[in-house]
Amino acid sequence: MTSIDLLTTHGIKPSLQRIAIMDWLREHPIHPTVEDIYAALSPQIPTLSKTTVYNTLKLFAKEGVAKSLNLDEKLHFDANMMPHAHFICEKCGKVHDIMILPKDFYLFPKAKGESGKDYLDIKQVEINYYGTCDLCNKQ
Amino acid sequence: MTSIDLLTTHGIKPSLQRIAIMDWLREHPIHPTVEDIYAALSPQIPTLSKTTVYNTLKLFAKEGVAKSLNLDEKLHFDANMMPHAHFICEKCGKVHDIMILPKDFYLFPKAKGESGKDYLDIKQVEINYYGTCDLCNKQ
DNA sequence: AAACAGAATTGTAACAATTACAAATTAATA
DNA sequence: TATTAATTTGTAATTGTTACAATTCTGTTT
Repeated sequence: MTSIDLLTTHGIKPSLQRIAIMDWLREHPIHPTVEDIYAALSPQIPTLSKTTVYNTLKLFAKEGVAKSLNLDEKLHFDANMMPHAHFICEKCGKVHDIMILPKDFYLFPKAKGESGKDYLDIKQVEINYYGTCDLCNKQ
Repeated sequence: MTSIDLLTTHGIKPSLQRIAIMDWLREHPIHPTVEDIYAALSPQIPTLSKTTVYNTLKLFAKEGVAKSLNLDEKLHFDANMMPHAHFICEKCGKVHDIMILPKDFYLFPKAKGESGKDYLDIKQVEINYYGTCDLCNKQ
């Protein structure tokens, strides 16, 4: 599916900037920061503003075409909307995707708070593993 | 166990400030931010510096007596070191503890990356549920 | 008790990420 | 074409965090 279609079907008007950001995000599933995206696209779109990148990604997250991740005190973005976890290497900072079976991922039934009541409308699950990646381990 | 003992057994010299911060953190398991802790303690310890709060909590995290959580673009802290997940209410911002069975929490064996290789030394797991809490739902 | 060394704390300044906002540009509509 | 609405832009303000030097505190030695 093209990024234009993806945006359109989610009610997002596909402007030049929005298409470029979504394209790049899908072609680079490396969980980039706003800085990464801005640095990558600003040569091609010289007028691009960082505010636009922020606005666009916030819009994407709201409309459910991207997810924002709170890692290492920065926002990272991910266009992969399939349920999956993340592994963050504490040495190099890279974020890797981790496959998790949906049944394991959605452990909703056990989600009871201290009051003993369920929190019924869980909308998102975030699973992060922290450690050192293979590459950093070998060094 | 007193906070003094807790700190001492983890090799942390129990200064006035450190004891006060650990005490408050344990008495207020609300996943406070640095700001919260500083605001709560600075009346009692008027000379308290925000830098001390940052230093202390970083030390606590390093020595394993507290955990730092990356939520809503701020650092939150938790002295509860038992494995548990968090539920973050997107309306009121409160963070609730969620009990999860250790066997469900530590899904390590399935942690394979896109290269197909295991990331062997996972040191921490973070599970966050996002949604709306009971109280906010009723309003 | 005085002098000293090391650790902890403090306050300020720097830094980085994000947001607010008004102006300018672009797109859509009449 | 004129008008309105939506989007983008650039700058400034804000917020959370860190760096760092100066000060204070603690414990030890004389």
